[in-house]
Amino acid sequence: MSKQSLPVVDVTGPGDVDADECCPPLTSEPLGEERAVELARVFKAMGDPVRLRLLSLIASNQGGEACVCELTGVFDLSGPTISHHLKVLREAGLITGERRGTWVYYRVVPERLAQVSTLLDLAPTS
Amino acid sequence: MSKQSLPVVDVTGPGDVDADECCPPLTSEPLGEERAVELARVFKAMGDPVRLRLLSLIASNQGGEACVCELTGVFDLSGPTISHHLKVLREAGLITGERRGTWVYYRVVPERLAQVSTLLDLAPTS
DNA sequence: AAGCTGTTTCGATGGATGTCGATACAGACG
DNA sequence: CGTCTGTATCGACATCCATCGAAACAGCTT
Repeated sequence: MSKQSLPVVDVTGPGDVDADECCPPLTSEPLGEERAVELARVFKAMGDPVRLRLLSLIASNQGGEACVCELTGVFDLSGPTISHHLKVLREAGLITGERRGTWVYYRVVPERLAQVSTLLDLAPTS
Repeated sequence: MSKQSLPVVDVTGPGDVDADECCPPLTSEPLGEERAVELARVFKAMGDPVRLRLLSLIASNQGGEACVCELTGVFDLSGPTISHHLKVLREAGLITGERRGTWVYYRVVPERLAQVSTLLDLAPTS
């Protein structure tokens, strides 16, 4: 622990899913097949208790980011399993990770969360 | 097609998941294990392209409801498969179905959608 | 360089899931 | 009552997925 500014390397893959796409609410019009496939990947990523908790741990943590080392201890799961879940969240575009020195930090992608939230918005006063 | 008012029978099961539960945003505090399991079931239900499209077809349809007979034709899938997907959505508390005479109509549960949307809300100005 | 810690990748495996055809159930209509 | 249509359940099967241990990779420290 002597260095002050550590090299920052983006460890995030290409991010299989784009985060900035138009996303009208479900109530406005039927979802096209292609978009349904993309969105389903995001929901599927959130469709696991461990991943949901990981997401909330990262989102609610101080500074909006969390080190992997802070996450592994919370669960009764092996390191590789946690890493796998983080990868799924990453590939869904829900989080990004960067390595700072020894540790890897993850943070949520607000645009992605907002996109999904918008999708679920209901008609003004149904 | 001679009857005017048909008997209305709720065909919806117990609805394994309650819809009216407190649901602070992911960013506010870490999700407990139990609640994560419940919420994961909802996201998992939405984590399939066919189910997402079914949800949007129902939500965006005239009157906020759709007959199963209107849904089966949209997909290149067998009747039992569509029925299965509707059951998953139902058990996740996302839709309810009722039989009116010969046909079964499904409609979305707005509270459930709102609950999930709230969960994804971000801090005021992160 | 050698060793140590944190993180990811790789293969394997048991269990969950999407799909189907066959069958059963519900209501309408002769 | 029998039959027809719409919908749900059942059983089977192929595929996907969560999990693990082992091994590889990254970077620090001596």
